[in-house]
Amino acid sequence: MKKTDAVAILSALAQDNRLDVFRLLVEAGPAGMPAGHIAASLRLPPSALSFHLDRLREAGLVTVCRNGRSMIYAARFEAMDLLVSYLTDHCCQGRPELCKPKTAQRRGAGQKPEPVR
Amino acid sequence: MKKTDAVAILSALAQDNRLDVFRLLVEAGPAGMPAGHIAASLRLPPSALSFHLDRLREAGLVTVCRNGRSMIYAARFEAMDLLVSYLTDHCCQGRPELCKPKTAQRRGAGQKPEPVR
DNA sequence: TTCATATTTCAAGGGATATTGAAATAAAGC
DNA sequence: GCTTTATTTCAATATCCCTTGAAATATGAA
Repeated sequence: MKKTDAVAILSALAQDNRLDVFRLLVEAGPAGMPAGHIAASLRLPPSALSFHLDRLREAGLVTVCRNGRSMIYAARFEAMDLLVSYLTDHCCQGRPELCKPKTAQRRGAGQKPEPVR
Repeated sequence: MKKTDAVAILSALAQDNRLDVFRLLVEAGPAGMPAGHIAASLRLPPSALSFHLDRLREAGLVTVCRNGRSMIYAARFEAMDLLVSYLTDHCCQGRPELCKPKTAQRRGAGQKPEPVR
C-alpha cells in the first residue's frame, strides 16, 4: 500500500458522519445496504450522504452497485486490513521481543508473515 | 472507545507528515526517539514537527517524556488496537459466516472475543 | 408519456487545518 | 551568569473541507 492510499483511507474515516456510515456498513456485512437506508438510519440529508459516500468510495472503503433505483453500498474489509498492515509495517525494527508481551500476542497466529507486534 | 476518540486518532493519522512520524515511531518501538531525530529523518522544520507531534499526542497515539534537553516520543500501540476494535465492532451483525472466507480467517485466533471478520 | 422515487450534482458559505519563520522557553555545560 | 542545544509557542497566510438546499439525473410504475 502506498502512502497516498493510506492517507486517503484515514482521511475518509476521520470524519464523524463518514465514520458512522462506514461502521453501519461494516455491521451490515457483505450484503451492504441502499443509500436511502443509510440516510434514514443516520438522519443525513441525501446530498450530504452522497458527498460522504463518494469520499469513502474514492478511498476504496466501500463498493457500490445499482439495484433498480437504489444504490447498494457495502464495506470493503480488505481496505482496512491493508491499512493496518501499512501502519504496523516494520514494527519494532522487526524484533517482536521489543513489543510489550501483552501487545505482542494480541494478533494471534496469522498464516501470513504478518508483522507481529 | 468513544466516537470522538476514534475520529481524533484517524484525523491525527490522516496527514502525510504525521503518518510518517507515527510509522517512524512504530518502527522505533517502545524505546521511542527524540524529536530532533524525527525532524532529521523526515526533514521537517522543528515548528512543524512540534505541531504534528502535539496532535498525535492529543489523540493518544504517542507518549512523551523528557530526557535532558530532548523530548523522547514513542508510539502507543494500544491506541491503534482500540481503534481497529472500534472499526470492526458488531461486524456482520456478529455472524462470522457472513464474512468472506478469505477475510474471515485473516485475524487468526485471538484469545479475546474479538469480532471475527 | 407522465408521475413518483432514489440518488447525485452544483454553487455558496463558514470553519477548520497546515506551513513558515521568528521569538520564547527549558535544560546542560563552561 | 552566559552560551549552546533542543524544542515549543506564536502570528500570519493559504488551502482544504463540510453543510445546505435547489436543481438535475436515473429508474420504475401507471
